[in-house]
Amino acid sequence: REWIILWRIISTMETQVSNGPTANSLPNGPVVSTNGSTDDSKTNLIVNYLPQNMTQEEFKSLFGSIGEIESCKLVRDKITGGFLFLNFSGILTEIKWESTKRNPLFHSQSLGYGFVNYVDPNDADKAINTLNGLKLQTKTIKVSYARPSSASIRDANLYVSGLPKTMSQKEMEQLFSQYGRIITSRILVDQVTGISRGVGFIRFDKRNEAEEAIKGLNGQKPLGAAEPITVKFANNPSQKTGQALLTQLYQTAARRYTGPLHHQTQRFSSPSLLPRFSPITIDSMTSLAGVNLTGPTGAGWCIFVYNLSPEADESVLWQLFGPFGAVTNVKVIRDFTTNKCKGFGFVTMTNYDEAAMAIASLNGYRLGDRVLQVSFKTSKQHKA
DNA sequence: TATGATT
Repeated sequence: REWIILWRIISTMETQVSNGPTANSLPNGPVVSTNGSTDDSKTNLIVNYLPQNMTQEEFKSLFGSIGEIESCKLVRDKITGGFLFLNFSGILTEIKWESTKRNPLFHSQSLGYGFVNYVDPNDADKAINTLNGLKLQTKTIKVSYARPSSASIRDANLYVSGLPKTMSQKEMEQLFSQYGRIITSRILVDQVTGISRGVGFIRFDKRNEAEEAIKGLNGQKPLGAAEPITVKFANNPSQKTGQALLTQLYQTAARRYTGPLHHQTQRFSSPSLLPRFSPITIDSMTSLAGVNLTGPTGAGWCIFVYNLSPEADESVLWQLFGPFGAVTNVKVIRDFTTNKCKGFGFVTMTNYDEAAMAIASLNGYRLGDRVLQVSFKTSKQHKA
């Protein structure tokens, strides 16, 4: 057997509902009017840009200060129970998920938004006037009426890449607004320079509007742009894959165990002597219980790895680079349609000397029948 | 197949 099961993960990652009888119903408790129909449109609010660490209790307390709440919920990611897999060398390689239960290993993360349904429409109005724009830590919260829940507004979020770096959010909205009503938009920027990464998101009011925008804009060049843009449906952030969770687990462990890791890690100049070591061992795993998973930190040295096989996955990068020190992120670049590796990937390491050692050791390393080329990532260059 | 990017 190649794999052994290390831990049975038991988890519950349901959306929390603080009160009301509607814990397992729609996002918001229905208000039954005198004629028997439900209409939340004047009482039900959506709150966006909440601080990551805000709890359900704090959320309820803040909005409860305005008036009586019929129900409220902070939306969190849904993680089901599953298994962690280690191979015999002690490397965590896979997480598989199954049905839901309690989870001592992962805390589900707030998705940064929630719903509040007031008893009195006047309180909903007051909450918008009082709390919209409120600054909480680094966030400025947005409070607005929630659109009625329906299938037609689901999956209307688009991921856009290849945007000209000069394009503003407003210009992007102008480009997309011909296809429907835009609910939200965003352009991602480099954390250090503040320059656009050429990647953005557009949420339409309706799914069919988003579909039309894909048909009309995917592969098209915006006016004056040199390159065509890619437009596709965005991933749903609440549906984490096992690989994404594995990545998060490694990142959590790498950050938490940076100290001990340095002592445990041996450095080998010869790739053939690579120890099978990863940040997560049985010992360190036991104290991972209850950690809050957070996203990648961004800082570090980015390494380009070329000549990976089409079957390569993230675990091979963890296994190759983990022995050299703190690895915060790995990424295998895959073809969108085939999901096969396009032959290259990226690894982010925290410390320069460890990254340099990894490059010196792994460049030219024979992996199966391929010889890897490993270097610091450079900006995109065309062949002379 | 030689430098991505998923709030």
